[in-house]
Amino acid sequence: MLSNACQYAIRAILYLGIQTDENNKIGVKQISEDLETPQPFLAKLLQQLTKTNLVSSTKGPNGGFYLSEKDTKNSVWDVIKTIDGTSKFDSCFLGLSKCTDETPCPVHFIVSPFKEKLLNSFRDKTIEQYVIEIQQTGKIISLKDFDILKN
Amino acid sequence: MLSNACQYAIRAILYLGIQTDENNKIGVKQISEDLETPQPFLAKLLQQLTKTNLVSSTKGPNGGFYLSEKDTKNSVWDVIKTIDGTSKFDSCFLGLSKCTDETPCPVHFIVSPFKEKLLNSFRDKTIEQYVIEIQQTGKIISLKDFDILKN
DNA sequence: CTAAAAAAAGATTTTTTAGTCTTTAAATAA
DNA sequence: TTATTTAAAGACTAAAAAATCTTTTTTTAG
Ligand code: FES
Ligand code: FES
Repeated sequence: MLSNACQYAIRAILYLGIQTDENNKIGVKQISEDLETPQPFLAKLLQQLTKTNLVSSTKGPNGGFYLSEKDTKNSVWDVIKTIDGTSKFDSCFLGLSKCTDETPCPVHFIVSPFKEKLLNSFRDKTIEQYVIEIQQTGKIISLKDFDILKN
Repeated sequence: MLSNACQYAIRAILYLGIQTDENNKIGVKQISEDLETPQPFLAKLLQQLTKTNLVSSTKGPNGGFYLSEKDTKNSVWDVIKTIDGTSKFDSCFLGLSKCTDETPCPVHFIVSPFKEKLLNSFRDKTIEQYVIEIQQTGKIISLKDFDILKN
């Protein structure tokens, strides 16, 4: 459904929400190890997210990536928009040119409510809220049994 | 969500359900024109669907592709399984290795119910049922305003 | 029996997505 | 001030998906 790039990006931003703030930055090397994503590829993605102000970064010793207070107010939807664009959520499941209730394809009324609700969920919930939920319920963000609640 | 290949395949099988039977076969050229899909690519897909017994075909003059009575009893899910495989419906939205209620990623409980219900819809409805619904409600199967209820 | 029509098979090309590598710029600690 | 650390930038390569082209086989109408 989402591209690899977008999946990595979402996991990374949630990771940053959990692990970092202005005084606790983490380098791309560690992030990609913890999340088990290809390092240079993730670096590109983080650069992109930095350029669109979804994550923050500083260079040099003790530098790295982090989420500022403000950054945590963004949504997963913001990440999806930046990396994959909106098309997957507003285009027809069967690839037809228009996806509206007036020009429904044979699966439109099956698929459409899902897309709608999914989009709302991703748009209305902040990274901060996700982070709280992850910390309280111990949800998983990495491929291996990386316990998000360690340290 | 689905690959181009799979979208074309689903549209094609519904088209065949509407337009063809044992005595009314249609060649790939016409099908691809009506559905506005790349011709040789669609040909490949129809071959694949023929090999897995989801559509029928005969060679030679007046030959072409068609759905037999039996073929219409298959489901859209059968097509998806053949062309794209099941992974999109049973793997994690964030690309983690396991997608279960016991090992949920941060979006699992948002996404999972959708996938489940969507899968059921595609699995429990036959091509035949889709065709009836399309004919009754005039749903769209092509990019342009190809009126499925013509002829 | 032959020519034409159509699918089948499979090799090839193009485009997109994924991923890597190398160089440059900034920050900071010593 | 200088060496080191880290992100930024951009060129590059690899793999997968999408699409095309070419040849072969089957069918059947004449
Ligand atoms: S028209 Fe196909 S999903 Fe809406
Ligand atoms: S674990 Fe991620 S969607 Fe189920």
